[in-house]
Amino acid sequence: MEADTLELESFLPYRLYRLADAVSREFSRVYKDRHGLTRPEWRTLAGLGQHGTMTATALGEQSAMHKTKVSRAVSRLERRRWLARKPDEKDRRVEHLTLTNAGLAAYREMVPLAKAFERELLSKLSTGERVAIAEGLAALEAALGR
Amino acid sequence: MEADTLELESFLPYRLYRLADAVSREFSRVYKDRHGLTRPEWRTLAGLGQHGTMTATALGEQSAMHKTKVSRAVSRLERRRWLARKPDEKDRRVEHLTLTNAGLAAYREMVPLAKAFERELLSKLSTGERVAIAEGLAALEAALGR
DNA sequence: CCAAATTGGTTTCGTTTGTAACCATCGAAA
DNA sequence: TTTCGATGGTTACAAACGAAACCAATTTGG
Repeated sequence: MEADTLELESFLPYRLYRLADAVSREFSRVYKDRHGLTRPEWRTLAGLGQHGTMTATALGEQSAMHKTKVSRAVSRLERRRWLARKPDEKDRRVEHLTLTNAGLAAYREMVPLAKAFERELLSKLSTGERVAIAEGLAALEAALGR
Repeated sequence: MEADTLELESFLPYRLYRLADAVSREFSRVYKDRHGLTRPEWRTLAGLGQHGTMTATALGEQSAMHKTKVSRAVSRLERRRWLARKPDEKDRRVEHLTLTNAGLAAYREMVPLAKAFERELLSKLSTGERVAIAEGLAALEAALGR
């Protein structure tokens, strides 16, 4: 533990990123291998599946995506006919996005897989460890939200 | 908490990624704003600063980077004269990488900033929360390592 | 020994990304 | 009203990325 050296393996930003990358990569099989979706597309699908109808801006806020990511994900899902846009009546800049039946079907198919993935990952932890990760993540999230 | 819906905000892969992204983005100021480094370049610097001399393969393993990322990061740091390559005597495929004085100077300048960043982030947590995140991350890392 | 498989590292190619500029629309203020 | 700043969303461009092909050197196994 020398003072002028940084131990990368225990450096929090690195550990977080590495972990997120590994988990995310593993989970991407669910949407990438099966349907050829990108992560932004999956998140868009997940946001709309969860909330029904959203604007692009709301999607970006909910799922922490840059507006260009949202824009591209939306147009690709639209081209695939998994979502449809409806112009807002009062404000013609805004579009309301909704999943089509096909999109909803895909979402419904993936939700159990996502839950199973999470469950299996957590099943490798003890109860105490599960509590720890939940508390730790929540604390970090709260710390960053300021 | 409906059965056929996934709550993205509490979905572990999403939370991890979002957190890692936010933290990493914030930390990138240290190497990006100051020196125009990319993350792979920073990690390469950090690996060599920590271990002295490494091969590209070892770098990739230590810092969880794809070999093409390592290759590109190394050549950019070399062009900047922050690191030098030395061919291996016995195996001519292998190159041993070391920081030059300039590279080492940059590393030494950034280490305290990195540590300060981490310290400040963790200072927003209670002692219990710090323990929790440490234990939780370690548990997840262990779970993935199998 | 020699062919085949493996390994260290680079390059090529198509895709994804972020930044910034952009277009259209809206709201507020003069 | 007209103007000006803010907002919703798209596009253009350059940089970064991953997969796969690649090259050269080395090891393995027959």
